[in-house]
Amino acid sequence: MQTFYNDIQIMEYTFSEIEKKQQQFWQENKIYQVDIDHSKPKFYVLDMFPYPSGAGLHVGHPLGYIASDIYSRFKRLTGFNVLHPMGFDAFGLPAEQYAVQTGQHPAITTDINIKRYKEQLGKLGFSYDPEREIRTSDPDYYKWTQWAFLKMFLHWYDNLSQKARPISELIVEFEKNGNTKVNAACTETPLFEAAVWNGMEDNEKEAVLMNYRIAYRAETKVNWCPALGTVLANDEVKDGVSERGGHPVIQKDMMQWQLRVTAYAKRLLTGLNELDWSDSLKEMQKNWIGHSEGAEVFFQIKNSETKIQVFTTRPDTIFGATFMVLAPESELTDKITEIEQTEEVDKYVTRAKNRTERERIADAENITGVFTGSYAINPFTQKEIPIWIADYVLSGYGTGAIMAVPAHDSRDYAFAKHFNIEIIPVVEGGDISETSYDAKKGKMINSGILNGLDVHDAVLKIIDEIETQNLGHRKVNYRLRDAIFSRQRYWGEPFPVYYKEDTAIPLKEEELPLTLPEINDYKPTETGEPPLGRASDWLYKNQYPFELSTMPGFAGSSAYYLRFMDSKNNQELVSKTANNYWQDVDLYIGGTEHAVGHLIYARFWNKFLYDLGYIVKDEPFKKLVNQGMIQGRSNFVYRIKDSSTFVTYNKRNQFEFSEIHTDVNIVHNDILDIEAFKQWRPEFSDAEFIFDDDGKYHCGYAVEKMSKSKYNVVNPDDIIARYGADTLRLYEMFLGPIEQSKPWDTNGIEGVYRFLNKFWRLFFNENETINLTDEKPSKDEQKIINTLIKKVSDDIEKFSFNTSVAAFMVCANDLSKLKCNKREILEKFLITLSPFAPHITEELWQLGGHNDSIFNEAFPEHNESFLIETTITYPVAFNGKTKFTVEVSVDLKNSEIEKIVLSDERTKSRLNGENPKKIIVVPGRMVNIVI
RNA sequence: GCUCGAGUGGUGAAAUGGUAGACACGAAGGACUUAAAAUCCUUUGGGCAGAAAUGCCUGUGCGGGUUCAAGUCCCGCCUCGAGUACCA
Repeated sequence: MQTFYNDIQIMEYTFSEIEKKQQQFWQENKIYQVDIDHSKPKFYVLDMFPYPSGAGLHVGHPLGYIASDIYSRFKRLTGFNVLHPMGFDAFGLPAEQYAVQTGQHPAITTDINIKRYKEQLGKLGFSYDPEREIRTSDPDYYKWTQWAFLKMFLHWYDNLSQKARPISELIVEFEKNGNTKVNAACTETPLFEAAVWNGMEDNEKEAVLMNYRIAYRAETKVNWCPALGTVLANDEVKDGVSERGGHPVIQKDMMQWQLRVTAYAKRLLTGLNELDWSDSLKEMQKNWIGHSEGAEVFFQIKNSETKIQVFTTRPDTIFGATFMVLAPESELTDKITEIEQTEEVDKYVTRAKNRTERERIADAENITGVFTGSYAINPFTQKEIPIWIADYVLSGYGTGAIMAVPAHDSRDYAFAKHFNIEIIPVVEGGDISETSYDAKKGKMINSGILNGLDVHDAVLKIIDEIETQNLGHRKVNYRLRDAIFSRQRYWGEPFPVYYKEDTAIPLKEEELPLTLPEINDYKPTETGEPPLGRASDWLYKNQYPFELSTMPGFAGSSAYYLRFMDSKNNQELVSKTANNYWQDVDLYIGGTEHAVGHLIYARFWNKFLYDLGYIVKDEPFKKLVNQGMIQGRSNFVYRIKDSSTFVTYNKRNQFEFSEIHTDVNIVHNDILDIEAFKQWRPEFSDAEFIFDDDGKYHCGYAVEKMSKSKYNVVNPDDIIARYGADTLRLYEMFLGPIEQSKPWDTNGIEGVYRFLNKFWRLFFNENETINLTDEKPSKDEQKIINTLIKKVSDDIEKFSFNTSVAAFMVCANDLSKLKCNKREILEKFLITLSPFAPHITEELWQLGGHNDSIFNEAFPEHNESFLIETTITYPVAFNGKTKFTVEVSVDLKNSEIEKIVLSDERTKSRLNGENPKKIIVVPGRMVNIVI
């Protein structure tokens, strides 16, 4: 007996040893290092790089990373030269908030967090090229963020050529023709002749040029977050509070750096057409850009030279315009308010200006407004119509003034009803006694020259009329705003800009990077300046002050995909050679939360660099996949009121109880681990329990956000320690379609773990030694493996990873039933599985006698000849309901199949001697008999 | 309000208009074991009939429609999720 154990060489699936060993093997042999290789087609797979938070990764974070890793490995095995890098979006608010609280330098915390992230990611066995890692907070990296900013500062956008051009060319034009012939994307600038330009002082010229620069500085209404002490971009504000931290945000006028993203609105919109992105994502971008076509029309004010310019998408309804509304912030307010109305108007305007965005939203149902006492002349009806001020008109959109057509706009309708203003219908088809008729359908009435026309034709005709009468012009408006680019913070890229008097002077390219100075406290200064105000030496040549704000979070993430192509280059952002080879991102994976922020800015940034000829692609991300969110699955225990007794889920209603979150890591299949629970928290150490009839304590559950406070966070490290990374990778994919959000439930993981163990055993015999034979595989074995290869290749291309995992399981089950140990079959299986489970497959590949990595092999191609069937099983349905099946030879004609089915006893008993009305035979599919 | 998704067993889910529930989890029963773990086998949408083999009915959020045939296509609703919100 004593020799029993010694004789057997136990070859268990020891995942932790295997994974450690193979990760080391890959690292030592630089398996994932990639370089330009013109003999192979390129493929660029990118994940949205993470912000390394202090909490580390939870099990939801790697979902997208696993998918992209599988795809990368698959592409590599099918002959592509795959670029698959990873880096860190390392500037950001949380590290700075922490610094404010603790005095710890954000660089230190960021370093610690990155280290932890790398450790966690490393355990998952991703195929990132370690040489290409970047961090946005590294001066060697942010040098190029500053460089791009300088380029934007030194360019303007020419609407005629739809392209960014150097400011120097604009100056030449100004010297020749003033700005009269320039059609630029710019801040509103009065027209001037060349002589005026040439007569200007330098600082006056600078002020004019600022209106044209793509990166420019201007006074603007900003979202100011007092709690964070900084401004935020529109997409960083949700429901009037900051997206990070949930602090209130107010509107405030401030001098800010901005990026003229709106110049690119049209191209950002049309560019979407060529992208392989989900419809919903494109829709979000379209809505955010907000293209609307219409006309700008001037309305003359009665007894005045002043005109009001409005933007409307419904110029066809102009005959129904019975009043006008200005935004409270409008500059015309003072000009047109009649004396007797001044007091009331002032009161209203002051109140509106003092209200926060949030109050305005909350108060949306309350209709408010004030009459100015003035009247405008409707240019088509010649009627006098009152001019009102109301906060339902926004100063930031269109011209900040509207012509109100109450019959055909619901907001105008509500306003007119409330203030008793005339409502004239001009489109037939709706009942306007209760609500307005907003639809763009029907015939025009009460509309002079438009009467009888269809809405669509009326729009075209009236715009022509407006233009010939010189009342206005056709116009396309966008909702998109320029991006505010300053943050009153320390932990971001410094602006490569200093000030002489009030004029901003850019650094020279050779002077980059401008690195962050050290400061001793990260709070704003006593005088309310940003933290950089504390740096005493923050002066250019010890003389001119540098900019005190830094760049926002999206700066560093706007061109990182380009940097990965050539991350070590200290001469250029990316070399021509590298960019020509890698071109663009073929597959980009990340969450929808970046749909309108990062993905708009990155596309803008890319288009700008494209205009300047630094890169070859107009769009950065060819295909984009949004992975779903992994939600938490919380567990509850039920404590009986005023006691330390906990009652099981089913019996809780017999008592008065309170529901308490319990740690999901001490619950298995909703059954509480009593001992672990007692130890979990001291106050539960003497807990007592009322069990269910099976003697167990059953917990309740709910799907919620994964968060610490709900005790439903699952750490990938724990899962890897227990089951291994390959199991985790497979399980995350097995959970369901990649785009779908789903709750994390560790319970199902046993299934894939069992599969990997079964897979492992396929390679060993009863004596636990590796056992592969070179015998010729049987037809059945060939069929099994070729079915798998076909299915998995198709599924990976469709991003249907969950069904691939199911196919692997079916294959392993089938092959173990046949006790297959043919090398030819099992090695194909290994390669097919390797993108999903890289460690176990690499290990078995080596145990099978190979020295080179499995990832230098080729993905097997399926052989159709093994999949051809000789018989087909036809379901036979009666009136569409399947009743039984018949197996027939594959080469039978329809009429022969029909004959076989009709002569079947089971058919006869159903027909009762009557003739069927119709028989449908779908070749290869099914038979349907209509009776 | 508008826009876009999604509703299928106890659970995660699968299904080019052609046998609904593949593959798993869980559960129940069994084999192996002194026992356990591991492994293997059987059953598992619901209902009805039968000793059983089996048979029948019903079933993909609800109501209609198209079709020989609908989870899948069309129309109308309901519910949930995401985005957006005085955008003229």
